[in-house]
Order: sequence, then C-alpha cells, then structure tokens
Amino acid sequence: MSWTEERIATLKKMWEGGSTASQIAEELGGVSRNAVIGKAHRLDLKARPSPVKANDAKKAKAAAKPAPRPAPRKTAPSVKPAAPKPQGQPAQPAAEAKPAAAVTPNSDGSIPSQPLPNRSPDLPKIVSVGPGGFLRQGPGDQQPPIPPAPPRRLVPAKPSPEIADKTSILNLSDKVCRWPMGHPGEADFHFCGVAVNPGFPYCVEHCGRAYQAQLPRGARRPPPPLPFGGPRVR
DNA sequence: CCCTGATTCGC
DNA sequence: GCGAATCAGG
Repeated sequence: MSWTEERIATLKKMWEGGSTASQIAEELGGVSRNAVIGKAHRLDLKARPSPVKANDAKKAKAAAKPAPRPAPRKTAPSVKPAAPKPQGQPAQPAAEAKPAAAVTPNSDGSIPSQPLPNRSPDLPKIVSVGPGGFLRQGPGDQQPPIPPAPPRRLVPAKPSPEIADKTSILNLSDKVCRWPMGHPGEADFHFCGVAVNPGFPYCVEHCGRAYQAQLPRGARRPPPPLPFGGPRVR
C-alpha cells in the first residue's frame, strides 16, 4: 500500500481527531499501526498524549537513570557501544514555563480581544471513520452546526425531501423490512420499509439476501453485496 | 498480559 | 520515505 493523497488525508483527519494509530491503521487497511505512527511523524503530525512521553515531571528519575540508548534493532545484535557519550543536552533549565495561552495585556493595559475560543480549546475531538469512509463526528466537533436562532416555538422537524417518503430509523417496526439502504450517515440513508416476511425482520426479497441456503461445495453462487458495503476487503 | 505513542534504522 | 522492531508508560 502506498500513501496516496486520500489515505494521507484520512490519516491526518483521524490523527488530529484523536483516533488511535491502531484505529487509523485498521480504517486505512493494508498498513500497520507502526506505519501509521511513522507516517504521522513524517508528516509532523505528532504531539499527542503519549503514554511514554507524557511524563516530564519525573525528570529526577529520568536524570538519575543513565538510560543509554540501547540501539534497538533486530539486525544489530552487535555489542552495544561501550562508552555511550552523554549526548543529552544539560537539561535546559532555561525552559521556563511559557506563558502559553495566557492572556497578556497590551502595553496600555487593556486586554487584547480574544478570538472566541473554538468552544472546547484542546479537548481531543472524537472522530471516527465509518465503514463507508464517512466521518462520524462527535458532539462539539464541526465548526458551526449551531442552530442560528432560538425558534419561538418548536415545530416537528420535517424530514428532508430526500427521505421524505422513505423509511427512516424512526419508522422501523416489526411490520416493515429493516434492511438498510445506503450508508449510515448519508443523507438518504433509510431502510427498505416494505412489509416483512412474517416472522423475519426483512421482506421476502431481503430475507433471500440475509438468509442464504447452504449449498453444496461447487454449487455456490457468488455472495450478493452486503449492506453497508460489507466488511472491508483487505 | 493488553493497550498506547515514540524512536531507531535497515531497507 | 517506509515501517518492523523495539522501548516504555498506562
């Protein structure tokens, strides 16, 4: 697998969205978790809570421990450097705490106008990518899904014309076929909705899709496409 | 053990 | 540039 534009875009989106490298790797397919991390770093995407690096306060412990880099490499079983030179810089004490995002008054003493914080400043966004490749976004994600103005009274939302006469998840019952049509998250995602094959959750047609008779070897027909595009082929 | 990200370094 | 191997913390 190569890192195409799209794959890189997905990687970025998910990485910045807070997905773990494993999740990203699984979503992309064909790559390992390591590959994802390696790529992310090459893209300068790093800086995410790392279990192994988060700690900085235990500097005393770290400093106390010589911890010479043992050059991990399978193809390098050679002897370790007998005299690891102190490659570490003398721990800059000058790294004083940055004022960081602290509000600094202007010279005239006024408070500089602060651009409205994008709601949760540094909270990790929850972003996952569904089977169809669409992005699931968590609450508080996305820029302005905010209702513009408070309506004076609440009116039952009309279904979008797209799915006006289609079976939404709200219309599901024991009586109608619950075979999904399209992909979840898409505007026109809906369910089959025709009368069920009695005793089954699907109509007769979709029962035929859902329940396949086990045929003798060699007599099997190629399986029909599964809902949601089926499991990913890797 | 499992998970995580970081890092190194042969390819 | 890529990613397996490895490290190290939770």
